[in-house]
Amino acid sequence: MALTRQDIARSGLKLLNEVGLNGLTLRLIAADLGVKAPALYWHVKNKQELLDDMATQMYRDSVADREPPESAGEWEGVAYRARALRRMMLAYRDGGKVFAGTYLGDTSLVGTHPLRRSIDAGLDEGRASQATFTVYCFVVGFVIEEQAVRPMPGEFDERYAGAGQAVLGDADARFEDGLAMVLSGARQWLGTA
Amino acid sequence: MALTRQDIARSGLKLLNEVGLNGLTLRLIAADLGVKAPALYWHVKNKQELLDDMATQMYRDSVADREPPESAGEWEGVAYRARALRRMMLAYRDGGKVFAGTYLGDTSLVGTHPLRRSIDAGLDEGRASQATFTVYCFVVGFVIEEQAVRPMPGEFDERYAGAGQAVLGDADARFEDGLAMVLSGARQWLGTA
DNA sequence: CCAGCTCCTTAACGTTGTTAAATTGACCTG
DNA sequence: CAGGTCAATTTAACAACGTTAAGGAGCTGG
Repeated sequence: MALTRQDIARSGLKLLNEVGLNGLTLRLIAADLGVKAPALYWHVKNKQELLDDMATQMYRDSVADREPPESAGEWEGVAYRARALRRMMLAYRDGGKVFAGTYLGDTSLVGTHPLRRSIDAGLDEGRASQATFTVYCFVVGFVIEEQAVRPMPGEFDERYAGAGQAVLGDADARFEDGLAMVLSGARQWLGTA
Repeated sequence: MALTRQDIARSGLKLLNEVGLNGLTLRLIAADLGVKAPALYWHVKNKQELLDDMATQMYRDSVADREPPESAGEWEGVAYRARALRRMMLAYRDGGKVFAGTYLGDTSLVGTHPLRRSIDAGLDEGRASQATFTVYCFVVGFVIEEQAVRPMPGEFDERYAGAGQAVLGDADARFEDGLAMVLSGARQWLGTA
């Protein structure tokens, strides 16, 4: 059976955890798929496009995990999605760097706006988007920094040994605190139009 | 006169603007310094260390620009530094990606805590650091996303042509709004210990 | 049976990060 | 002033990388 772009992206994501972003080569992915490297160029324009596909795939795979429970309020939903976004990136070595700033191919994946109900009730959509985008920026920045210190759960970049508690302390707790700050700030900002 | 690590880092930063992170090679930097590529290995362990040096140098060069005016209050100072951090990264193509998550060699560059006065007056230092770290994460995440869309002032990645206003609108204004949210959230979080 | 298309291989190219070994030049010592 | 030491660089080379060109296998439809 012929290869698909999704096969390639998934193989790339699998290998990412084994060899890291620097060690990820087209030859390695091809070998994993039982194929020679130039075969990939039939499906993909170049390596950058493959990395974009990986980011898209990573996002697609986490779509179920990202959906907040029906019962949750809108802002609980935003927090829920932020945590899911972090989990998604943490699931892969260098996941933050791969996902951050790469173009998301399938825009239909974005789904409905987390603050849809409020928007329908009169909240300015542009402002609502700015608020959620701010949350998104925090999550991305946090995870990139998190993975610089701990590339994978259990590993540790020794150069950060002398760093402060604000970078070495329990990451989950620190994320929750930061998220709480950003959410309350965003909420307040949307209130004071 | 013999080369120094700073010479190499500065040359790397200069060339970064001309060729971008992907085009930045050791041979190019060496040529710019009037030297052959292996000479760099006398001063630097490998390319990653060079990139870390570049991030450190970038930070060092912006230290003057980062200092808030005497008259500013503490939180104005935090905002001031956040803007300076963004300017610093925007000054270089791919500046966000270079700076984010690279190890800062010279830790003496960090300077005194922006909330020093409040800490001396009784504010918990750990919490204060968490608050400023959250601001830092937002800035890094924002700039990475910003540079993905606009690699350099005036340029534009056409793939984002269909994106919403929350990613295409005036970046300075959007940054100010996001920063306002994060700052007010952080401030409030520090209040409600 | 052949034409055409899809998907992959073989072969090769220039470039990259990196290493080993030889070479230069400056400075100190006897 | 000869000789040695050490820092800084060169020359030469390597394996590996992303990428391209050309060709071949295996379907499919006429």
